[in-house]
Amino acid sequence: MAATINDIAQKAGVSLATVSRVINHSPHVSEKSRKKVEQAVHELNYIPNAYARGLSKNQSDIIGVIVPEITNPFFSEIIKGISEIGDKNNLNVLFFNTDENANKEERALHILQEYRIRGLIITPVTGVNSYDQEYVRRFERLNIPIVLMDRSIKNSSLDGIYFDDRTAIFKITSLLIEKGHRNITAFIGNPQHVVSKNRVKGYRDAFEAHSLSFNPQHLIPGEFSIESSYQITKQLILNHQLPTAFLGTTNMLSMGCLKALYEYNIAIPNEIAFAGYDKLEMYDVFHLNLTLVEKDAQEMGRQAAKLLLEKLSGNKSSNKIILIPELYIRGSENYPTQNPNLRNFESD
Amino acid sequence: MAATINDIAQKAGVSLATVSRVINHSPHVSEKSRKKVEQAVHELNYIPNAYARGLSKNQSDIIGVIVPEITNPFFSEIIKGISEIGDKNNLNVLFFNTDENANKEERALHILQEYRIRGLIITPVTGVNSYDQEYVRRFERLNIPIVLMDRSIKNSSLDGIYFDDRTAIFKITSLLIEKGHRNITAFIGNPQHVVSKNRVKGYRDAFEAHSLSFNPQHLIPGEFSIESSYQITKQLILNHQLPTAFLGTTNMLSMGCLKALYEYNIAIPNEIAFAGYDKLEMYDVFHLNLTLVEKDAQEMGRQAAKLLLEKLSGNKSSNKIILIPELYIRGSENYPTQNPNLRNFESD
DNA sequence: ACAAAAAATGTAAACGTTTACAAAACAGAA
DNA sequence: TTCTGTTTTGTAAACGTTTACATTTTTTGT
Repeated sequence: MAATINDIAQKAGVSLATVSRVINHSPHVSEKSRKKVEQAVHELNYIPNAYARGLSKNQSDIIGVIVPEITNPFFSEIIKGISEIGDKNNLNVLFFNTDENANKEERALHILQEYRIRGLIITPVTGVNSYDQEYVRRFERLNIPIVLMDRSIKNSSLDGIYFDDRTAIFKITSLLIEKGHRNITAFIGNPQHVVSKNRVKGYRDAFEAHSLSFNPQHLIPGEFSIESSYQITKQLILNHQLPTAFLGTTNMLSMGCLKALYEYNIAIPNEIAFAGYDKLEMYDVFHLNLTLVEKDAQEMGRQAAKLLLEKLSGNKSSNKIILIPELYIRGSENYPTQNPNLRNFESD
Repeated sequence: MAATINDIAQKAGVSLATVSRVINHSPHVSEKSRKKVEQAVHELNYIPNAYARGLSKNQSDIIGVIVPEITNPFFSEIIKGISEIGDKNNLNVLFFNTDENANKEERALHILQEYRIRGLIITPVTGVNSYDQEYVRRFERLNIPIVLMDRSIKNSSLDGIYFDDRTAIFKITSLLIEKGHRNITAFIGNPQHVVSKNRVKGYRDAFEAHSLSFNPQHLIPGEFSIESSYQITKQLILNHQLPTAFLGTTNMLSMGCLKALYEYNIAIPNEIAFAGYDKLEMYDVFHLNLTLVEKDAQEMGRQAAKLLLEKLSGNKSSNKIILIPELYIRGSENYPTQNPNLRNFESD
């Protein structure tokens, strides 16, 4: 159906090779031939076949992008950043959403290998037991560069780009401590999960740096979901066990906590302090003036793609880029003037 | 470098064809051969080459997905839905973000044609002048099904999936009218844009259905952005020209309006009524109890993918799926008890 | 044990490019 | 005109699969 290079050659009265040269902008082709070929290409609506080209050149122009949850704004921003740089460099994105499911991830990786991808950008489904991600070695053996995003993999010396989660949480916890808070209840999701580790470290380090002992009970485990931190916060409210400050270490965890606080009309910072890691558009819309450590996800995407490009152009050295999220102090960290624990909440 | 089907054949002591049969789960191959081949595949880490396969079968397993703005939650939800169905049906997603830029769209389409995609799911950059989208005919000629999402194209009989925007706005405008509102100021973005047309129609129809004349001045044009409706709302506040009800016809426009209202602490619905089209997670988090017509974007993605699958399996009839968004009445539509226009706002 | 039928296997061409190499055309110098 | 060097063009093999067809092997029935 679709026209091939042969049809063009025939129509233009030249050989296959000449057509190929014109298409690939080879300098060594006469003006006359070029014109004839371009004319034929136009008339027959010729568009080269990526499969034939890929096979012939033994090279793909696809990069794989795998994220756990595209509906999380953090990741959709990242995708946008990657997409932007990919576009500019003629690399196309084959996209997969894993839903935090290791099987889906494995399937995605398999497909990407079929496509002999140039490189991979991935936020792995690093679960609890960080089980041996053997695909890493598989790709290494095939000389396909991998750029890890936001989650590292156990004892791997892979290229990757991360936010300095420890420092982020250290900064914000320190601020809270300095503002007088001692019970800083932090939602940390699954403490065995890579996402959690550095954050917990930052929290502990902050207490240590201020010569304070820290109470492990103030680190609240749970799932990395709105629902999880929502329910926990709700329980704390109903049990009159509110701290002076809440700390949300991911945007999902922050949202759940805020949801409960708003449900019971507990004012920030009048009745309770709140600080969080990562920003959301909605904070701005509602003028919440939350004190946050903010990360620029789109920039992370761009830099991840650029790092991959560097690997593709031969840079062998292993790179880890650490982005430092910035602390924005907006007032929500102030010590509360009232104690909501004294209020009478209806139990459901 | 990577093992080929030849290597497997040699190692297993069978022919190419047999290896191919095993890989493709053809029934006509002996248990003995199957075992040998599987063993060899495993030992050599063989993974078939998608380019060779695609060329040989003259068929791709890629679908193109083009959206204007992935960071808009509406679209990231859609992508998730498409991805889910694609995964289940062994179709892979080559993804493009156009940034509402027609050139980027054109480039994306070209690349997708190179990949001889099975089908296309697209929310086109239908700009103001809805200039002739010739790629539609190009794809039709090539027999590649297109599924349009959320934005139709002028006089095309393409398959597509849409929300019934007219009915959505009709419903919600009617509700506001019935609640006593007469000045319902609606943000409509660019009135020349496809996105706007049906919404405006719904608004007018609602007034007409209630035998009321409608005031075109209450339809506020602007860009489809937070900033646009934010600035406009702010001006109305400062000029003491607030209506009794605001209507946000897209989530961006709603956010901008809400942002201004929150900035000046104008309470909903005590001081002003608000209703919107499309929901956001944040509304729930903050218990805004907004009266909304809600669309399920993820479902739209799933159905778009399913529609495409149907076309791929030969259904020739042209399908337009219209999803009816549901109205949720939560109180924000009530007639205000105070008039914020009487308050004294500081001018900036 | 043999023929016939069924099942398994193998051979080779095809898919649409790129590219190494060979050949031809052209230009300039003698 | 002829030679040389340069530029342009063409030929054919290669990339790794699938698949139609031919061939071989196995099974079944007598």
